[in-house]
Amino acid sequence: MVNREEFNPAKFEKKWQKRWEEEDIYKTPSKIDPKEKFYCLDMFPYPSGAGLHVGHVEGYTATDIYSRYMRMQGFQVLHPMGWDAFGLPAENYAIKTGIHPKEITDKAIKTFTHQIKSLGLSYDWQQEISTHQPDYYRWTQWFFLLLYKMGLVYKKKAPVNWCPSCQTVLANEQVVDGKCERCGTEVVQKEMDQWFFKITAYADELLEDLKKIDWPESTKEGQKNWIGRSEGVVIKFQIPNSKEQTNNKSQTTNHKLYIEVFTTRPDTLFGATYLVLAPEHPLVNKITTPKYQETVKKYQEETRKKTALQRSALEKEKTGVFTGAYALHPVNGRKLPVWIADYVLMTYGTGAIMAVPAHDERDFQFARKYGLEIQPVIKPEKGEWDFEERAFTEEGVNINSGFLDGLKTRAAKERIISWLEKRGFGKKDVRYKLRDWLISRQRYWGAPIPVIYCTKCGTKEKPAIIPVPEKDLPVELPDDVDFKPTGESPLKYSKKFHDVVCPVCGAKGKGVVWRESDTMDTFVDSSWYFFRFTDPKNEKEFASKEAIKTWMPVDLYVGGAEHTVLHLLYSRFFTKVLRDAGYIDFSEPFLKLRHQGLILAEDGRKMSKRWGNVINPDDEVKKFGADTVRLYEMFMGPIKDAKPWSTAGEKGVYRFLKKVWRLQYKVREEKSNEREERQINKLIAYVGENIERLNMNVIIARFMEFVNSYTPKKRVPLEVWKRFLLVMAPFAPHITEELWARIGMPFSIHQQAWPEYNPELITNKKIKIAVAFNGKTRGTLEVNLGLTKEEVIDKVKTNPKLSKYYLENKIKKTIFVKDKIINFVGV
RNA sequence: GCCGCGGUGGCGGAAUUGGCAGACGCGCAGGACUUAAAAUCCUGUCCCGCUAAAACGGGGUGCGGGUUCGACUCCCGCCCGCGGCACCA
Repeated sequence: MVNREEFNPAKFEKKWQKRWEEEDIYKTPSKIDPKEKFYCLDMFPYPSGAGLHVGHVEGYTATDIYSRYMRMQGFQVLHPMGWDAFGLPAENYAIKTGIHPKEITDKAIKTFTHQIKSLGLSYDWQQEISTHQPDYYRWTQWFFLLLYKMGLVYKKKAPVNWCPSCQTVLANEQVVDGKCERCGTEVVQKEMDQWFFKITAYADELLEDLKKIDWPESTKEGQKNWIGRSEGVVIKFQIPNSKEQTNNKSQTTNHKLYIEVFTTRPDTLFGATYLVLAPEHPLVNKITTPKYQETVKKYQEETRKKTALQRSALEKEKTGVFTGAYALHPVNGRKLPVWIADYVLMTYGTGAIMAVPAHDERDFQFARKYGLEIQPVIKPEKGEWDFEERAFTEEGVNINSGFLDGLKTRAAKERIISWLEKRGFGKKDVRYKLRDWLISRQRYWGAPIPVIYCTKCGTKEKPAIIPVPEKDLPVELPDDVDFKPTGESPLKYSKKFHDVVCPVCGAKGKGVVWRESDTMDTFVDSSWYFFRFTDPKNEKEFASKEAIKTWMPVDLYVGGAEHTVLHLLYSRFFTKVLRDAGYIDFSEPFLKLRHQGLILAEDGRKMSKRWGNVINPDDEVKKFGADTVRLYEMFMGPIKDAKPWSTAGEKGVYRFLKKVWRLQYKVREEKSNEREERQINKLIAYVGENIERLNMNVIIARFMEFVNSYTPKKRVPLEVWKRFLLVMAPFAPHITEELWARIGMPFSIHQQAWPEYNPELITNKKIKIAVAFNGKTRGTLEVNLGLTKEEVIDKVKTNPKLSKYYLENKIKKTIFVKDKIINFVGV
């Protein structure tokens, strides 16, 4: 052979990337049959200043391989990329440096784009979107208006999570361990006027539909827990001799006052020895007796001051005070003392509980501390229980429970529920942990909430809330702002921004008409972006009905597991809203979801600037080329697992590509023999099957075996070589394109059909079957496929190695699994 | 505490879902080429015993039991690691 070249990816990777772009070979097909479509989506990244990291590369490579494979299979593929561009980091950086967030973000996007292109990923850049562009966020604002129209938006004064450092409120989902997800500052509770999306209206469906989708179990579980559905009963406890003071002082009504509690264990009702209200509960002030006014007030004060963290379970001691009031047990009429305690949360259930210290650990602790009665009413079905020691929280059999005595938990529940319902003391109910989604943020770098306040349409004290008319969208972010956080949105001080006319009455002027200055949580932006990708340039709609019908839902969605509850839940919510609004006729956006695991540093720790152990994909591409980086990240292990980087392992993959490169010089135009045909046919079948399962690591192992089988001396038949290049093309697009061109095949390998395989050729003609005696494998036999038991026994008898184990008269039983194993069982 | 996932050589990981455990890669050891190194190639590499080397025998998938002709795989009870939720009544 003449002029053997060394493998040097730098020599051809850029060249092909350029050609692919010029010839636009990954262009999204426009007119297609929805049955043959495939929408393959990555979670679009936040374009951070740090640039792309190896974790991104892992997910993107996997979807790239999948997309390329589906294209070769004849599917019409949508595989887009875009930017989740709004968010705090850019704004925080702006505060520090004075550089406008837009400038920072656009620069980061440029870097990301360049990096992604250098990896040879097959995105169609015509479909690119970015959430910070007015032509994107006008539709984010449109969604706000849509939800508003549907009655799914409201504004309310509410205790919110406030981050003193970021100077903004946070969604519950953004509070981690009582701290701000972003900066780690302890979050405090604050009463503020805020905007909410009514996601709780969909709680049941969000839970129910999890059954329909192919998602990792852990992620579904995460959503289930977050939604936190529990079935129980609301029970009324009457406050005797209570008189409710109404606002109207002259009138004193004398109707009965009740405390409503929610419980999932109504069967323990006879064990309720006291009631507890959340300190913020509206009834507290009404029922507290004069004698206890002061201590109750003081306790309420203290609670208000506590941070979320202090109030959480991490706080060891339970605290509370007595209100002086009593409530009547609905069945036996006993007077139960009513306490307040901050272990009861206003935000769950009814904000009040019946305490059953014998059967609830929290109540038990509290009762112990304050000397309240502990009355066991359930005993275990088997064995004893020391009720002095701790609460018995499992199901069992009722005792000390009047007409429930002797009943098992489930029966007791039914019995007491019908008893209570009949008498109007109780009602079955379902409660959720899920709360409405707080979407307003007092920050600049987000989509402005499209609302105008008008004092003429309303009053000075209560200005009317007027949604911005659709035709006036987008409400653009003004530039005349100061980024310093003040606790209010920087937009508040923009003159340009508030220069607005009331769309209803035409009034204007400072203090008369002004815009809402809060922006939306960036999770709003990302809750619908996958719709926009189907029709990114549409100026009339967020996406046309046809485009959505063509591409949605997403067939494969890949991204990090950290979005288990936030982004994934919100996106599902938006999809259901769109369905109810009549825009779409499906209710789940992502049919199949897979997560990529964390890529750890070489030292097994998380990659971090702090440790100086960060692997930058750019450097790796420079050293080894894009194909090596792609292939190595796929070879490391299962996509979903966390796994450490290994530069040595990466070199191994590079070595493999070198071998592939050298193999070109062994290619001959000769006919392949049967063995070679079987090998390549098997490979084709194996690769396709495992791409679909995202088992990229084992595929690469097979590629290696294939190459090794040819390396020392053997020549490669041209027809085998072609098919090998084709099946490897999705994994290593550059080298395969180069080698494809070198055998004179037309551009581009990535526009070829996936090679077919002959099902008859994907098994070996000869097969090894294991021969075992008493379950112990003693050897193998190479036999033709499909041999019968008798034939195999004959072979064993005559086999020099195996015959010595075969003592005919001792064999009791012979187990034979065709083409797999034969097992002789003796004494 | 609850829920989910996992535990296989020195390391990353394979095992057609109950049928030869350790594919492939890394690392390591020995050898070839070289003045030398790098690169490349070849051979070996789960542990123990017997071996000059094999052949051969025994053990082995976190631990202890069980089901089965046969268990990394299924069942029961533990231990450990990772992730999520966490006073949610």
